[in-house]
Amino acid sequence: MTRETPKSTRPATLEDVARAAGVSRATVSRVVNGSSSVDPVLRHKVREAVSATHYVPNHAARSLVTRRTDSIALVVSERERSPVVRTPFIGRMFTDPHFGRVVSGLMEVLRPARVQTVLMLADDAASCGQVLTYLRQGHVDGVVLVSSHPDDPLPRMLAGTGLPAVLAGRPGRTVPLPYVEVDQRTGVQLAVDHLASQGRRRIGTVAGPQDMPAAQTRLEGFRRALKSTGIGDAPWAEGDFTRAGGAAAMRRLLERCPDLDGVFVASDLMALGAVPVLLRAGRRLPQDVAVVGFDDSEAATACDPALTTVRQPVEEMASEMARIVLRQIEGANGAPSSVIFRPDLVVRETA
Amino acid sequence: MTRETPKSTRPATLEDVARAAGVSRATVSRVVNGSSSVDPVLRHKVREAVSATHYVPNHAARSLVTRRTDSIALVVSERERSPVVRTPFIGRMFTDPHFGRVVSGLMEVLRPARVQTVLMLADDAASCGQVLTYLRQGHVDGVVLVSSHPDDPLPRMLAGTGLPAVLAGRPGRTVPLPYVEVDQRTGVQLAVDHLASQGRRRIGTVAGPQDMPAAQTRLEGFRRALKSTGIGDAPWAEGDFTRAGGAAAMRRLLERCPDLDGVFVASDLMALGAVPVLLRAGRRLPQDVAVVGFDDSEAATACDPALTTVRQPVEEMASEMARIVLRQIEGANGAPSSVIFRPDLVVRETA
DNA sequence: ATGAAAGCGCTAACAT
DNA sequence: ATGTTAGCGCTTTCAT
Repeated sequence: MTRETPKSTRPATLEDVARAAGVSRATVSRVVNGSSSVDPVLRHKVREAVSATHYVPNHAARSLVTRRTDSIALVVSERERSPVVRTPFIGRMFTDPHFGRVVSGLMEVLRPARVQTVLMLADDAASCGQVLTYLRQGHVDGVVLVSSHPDDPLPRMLAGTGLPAVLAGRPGRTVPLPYVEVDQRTGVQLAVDHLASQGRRRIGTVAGPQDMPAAQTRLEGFRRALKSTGIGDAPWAEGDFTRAGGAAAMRRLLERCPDLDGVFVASDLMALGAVPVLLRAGRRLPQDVAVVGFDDSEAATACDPALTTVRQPVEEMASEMARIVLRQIEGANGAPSSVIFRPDLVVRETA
Repeated sequence: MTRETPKSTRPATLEDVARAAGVSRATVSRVVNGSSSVDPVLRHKVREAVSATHYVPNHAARSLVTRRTDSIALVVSERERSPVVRTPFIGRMFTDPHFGRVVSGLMEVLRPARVQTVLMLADDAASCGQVLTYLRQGHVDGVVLVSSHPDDPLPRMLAGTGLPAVLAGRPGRTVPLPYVEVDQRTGVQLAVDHLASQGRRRIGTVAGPQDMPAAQTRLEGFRRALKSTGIGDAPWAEGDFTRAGGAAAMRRLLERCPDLDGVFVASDLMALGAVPVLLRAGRRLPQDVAVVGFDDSEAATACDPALTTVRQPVEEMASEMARIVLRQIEGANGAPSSVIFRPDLVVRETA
């Protein structure tokens, strides 16, 4: 029986392989790292020694000298939770399907590049500091930051580390970091144009929380689009990007403008709350009131009737973020530039 | 102006701090790592030198000698995607809110322990190998494996690495690894008892895909529970744990048993598809047909009427998984044991 | 093409 | 209590 019992408790090192192959550590290293200049015969010997010893390169040792970790951090930054009403569990972002789409798009690019993803959460000053320390310790080669609040200090601090980085969405304050975003204004225009082209004249909007840049831009874009269509009045109510918030805002808006015949809801999730409010108020969709959402998330198809909405290519955007950091890590020349994606209108049943 | 310009391009090392503080590297190391035996005066000096030099310990160097990385891997293992119909983007698991809840529960425990999470996906033989290599390279101290298919080779291979690890759910085949799960049988019993206590006698089930352990156990538990209630016939239809699949299965079940007065749907998401089918078939809920789901996910409250369901404490279970790996990493004695959680019945409107 | 040797930055014996 | 020193496992000049 030629069973090679690799019972050595200690994992094999380069040294072990070198001894087994009768060569120097340097040669083994060259073979392992695919360096060109190695005699085919030796290369073969080394390969055999590697599998015989079950050699696996030690990450820490390699990283110590190469100064590369082959991993990036995905930092999720949320507004500090209320110190009094500490809800157990982190919820929000992670359970948001949108987040899953971001992860998905990121991985799509990162995986082929053999770059791993470290998931980090910053939701208060303490964890913010922890994250920064972690990043500075050289755990990762780059950072993708998803920040959901506009007054977040993290983007700026991140820029301070000098690490390759990219932001999801335009930051609240100007920061010397590239970002990836959808063209909000055009998206809203698409929605309003569609509504107007159907002859809708009393168009309102359920806006997002006005302390978030994206929500601000969408409301502003809505007003501008209405004006360009020759409609002056732009009634609106503010929601909080949740379903319940969308329902509440819709109720207020409807009360204020019972003659509404079109609504732009700034997120599909809010639309999911808004639509039943309209139905219960006796409005037929889309005959009496037409509704257009934003995102083209799962909520859009979950909605009944199915939601007409502005599509945001979330996965593609995330993939682009990955490419941007990767490029910086590879040492691209010049300041990395932001990328703006073009939205589409997806027509379903509500408009 | 006393602006200390830390323009040094090279990050400070222990050596630098030692020199600045006029002590040895060892002393600095002791202070940084909170070792007790350091003179308060020196400690203070060192602290000052640390902040003056902006010193941050290098992770790779530390990890190389301590053999600890202070991070664990969260490995998500999905069934191989069809090689012909390669859908772009990873979808499934990451966009499943359930996954978010797992991450949330994990982080809740990991974060205070200052342990980071590396997110990895294994969805084919190649990525499976990549993941294993990564783990063996010593990138992480432990592993949490979420595997969604029963014939997954990963659990066993993972056990082979000797790394501290824990599984989400009982594995398809026996594996020497601890796992965390909800008591499926009791959960189903809860559901059936509730249905029976309302006088329902024609009870069917929309089961999950029968190649998944959890789905099998639920169907088996359903049959057993019915029998113990004195009901012999247990009509069922198989869904695939998706909404559409739940709807389709419900249609088939209803066709087969038009006199159904109670349904146990093996997941809330499937129930979300099943409920409209019943409503459209003219059944009033819960008067004509009572429905009980499983999970207590968001889908349960999104459902209209709100879904009565069996609660699975996903976050708590994930937290427990984190504790199990952490304990193993700390070098707990004896084989780590699995933990079974007790489910609850959450009564809402459908039953 | 190959090997020898010098570190990468840190911790942990060991010595004082 | 503090310093000295020997590695941890790897890559990478620099000779040969």
